[in-house]
Amino acid sequence: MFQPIRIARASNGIIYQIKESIFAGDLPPGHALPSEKELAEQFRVSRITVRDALRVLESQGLIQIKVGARGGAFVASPSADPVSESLTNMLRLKQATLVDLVEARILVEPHVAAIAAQRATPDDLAAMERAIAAAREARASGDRYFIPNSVAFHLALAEAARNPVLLFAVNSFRALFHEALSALLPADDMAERAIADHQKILDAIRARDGERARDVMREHLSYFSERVGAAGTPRNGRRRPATG
Amino acid sequence: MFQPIRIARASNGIIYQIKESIFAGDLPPGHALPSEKELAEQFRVSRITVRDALRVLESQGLIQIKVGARGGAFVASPSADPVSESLTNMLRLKQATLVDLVEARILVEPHVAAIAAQRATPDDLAAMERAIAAAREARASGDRYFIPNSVAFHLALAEAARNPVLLFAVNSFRALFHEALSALLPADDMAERAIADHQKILDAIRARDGERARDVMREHLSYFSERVGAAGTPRNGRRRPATG
DNA sequence: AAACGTATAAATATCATACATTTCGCGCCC
DNA sequence: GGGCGCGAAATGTATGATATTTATACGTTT
Repeated sequence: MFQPIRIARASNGIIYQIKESIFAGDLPPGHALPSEKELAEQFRVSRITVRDALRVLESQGLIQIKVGARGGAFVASPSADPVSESLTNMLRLKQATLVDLVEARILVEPHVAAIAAQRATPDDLAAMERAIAAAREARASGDRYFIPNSVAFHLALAEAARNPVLLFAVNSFRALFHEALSALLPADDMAERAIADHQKILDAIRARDGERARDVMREHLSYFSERVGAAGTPRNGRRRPATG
Repeated sequence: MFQPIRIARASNGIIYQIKESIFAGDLPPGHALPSEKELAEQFRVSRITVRDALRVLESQGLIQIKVGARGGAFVASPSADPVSESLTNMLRLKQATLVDLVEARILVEPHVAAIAAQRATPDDLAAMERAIAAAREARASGDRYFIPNSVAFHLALAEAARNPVLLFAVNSFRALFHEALSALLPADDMAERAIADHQKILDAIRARDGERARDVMREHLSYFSERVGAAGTPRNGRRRPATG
């Protein structure tokens, strides 16, 4: 019937106001906020309260705080890192498995590849080409740790879809996925297969063949999820019991 | 070659230790942490430093802080909300458009519906049923603002897919989408159509017909994106120029 | 006996002040 | 002209105090 009277913390109001200024564009990325002392004066609160607010904004990736002279709080550029970290936390708490992650990727990334085939600009194609070339070179010089190269390709591809929402989602998933995988050193044939797959996907995108790009990507992800042992058949009844 | 010596904030160490305790299961959800004073003594730092750490943990959704006697920090139950908020923030920073959001939703949610058809538990079905019933009731009582009811259904459906990663993604997209839409008061026929669509989707899920659920969901989203004017054909060349 | 009010205690929220540390920039000195 | 040191500016941390919130126990009233 009635709504509870919520007496928020003072820092919440500060967080809200700063957020609104950022989202409204009054504070573009890179722009400096006033110093803690000045903020405290403007908001008519103590430095402590201001700092509480800044800490929260920082942990949400909205600002970056630098110490020292000419330091202070600066509006951050959009980055998937804090999101990925929060996501990592949640998934660890929920005991989400690699299977969940792989399932999400198999669901999203093939379609992203298909969209990229329709929209990729010459710059995008060049970026993907560079990623593949770098992977080849690294492999030729004996670097068996090919994951960073693989990441570069997948990111370039997500860029090519020209949709920031999808880019961000793909980014977040990938960061988490590779963190989980960083322990494993891949077999040599996996690197070779990865490079070959990436090349095939790029070829399909160049040919503007969305369906082929999608199918190859799906194959690609399925193969690696099996090799990694996550589960080739993610819908096989290994689910956790419903918790309500 | 060499790694930089990082002199982190003291609060970072506290955050790390508490996180590890939570993830290790030493601190299950609902468990209370020591008071700020006790934590300050244990970590040999001031209360300020402890509070910085607690603020960050709270904003990441790992703990919940209650004031008053018997108050303090309690380990939170896993929730996608804070994570979704982070992603929503980033998308706002990136100035994602409605078109981008609609595209992402049309890409993800139909497949989520298909998965839900395979995995929905009786509880999940009941939750979706409740959401639809609530929407019907609200509409019968003259409440034309049906968006919250629609949200409830879509969330229940995402829950039914039993994949926390997908739940998180759907959650984040929807939050931003509805924020962008909150200005528009929907037409009456839209509410009716939405309820009917939801019912159809639920029927398909009950029948364990994933393909039908997927198709109806896709239709559902397409219809509303057109009505809302976001763009029925998201790939129509209105894209922003490549930024490199 | 149940309901209401009050006192008390425990915890967080906030304030004020001081000191420590980091970092940039200026200027001196060689 | 370049290295060096000093100082200013900003955040990081500490200390102590006060304000506010909230649960609990206890007493009073009806």
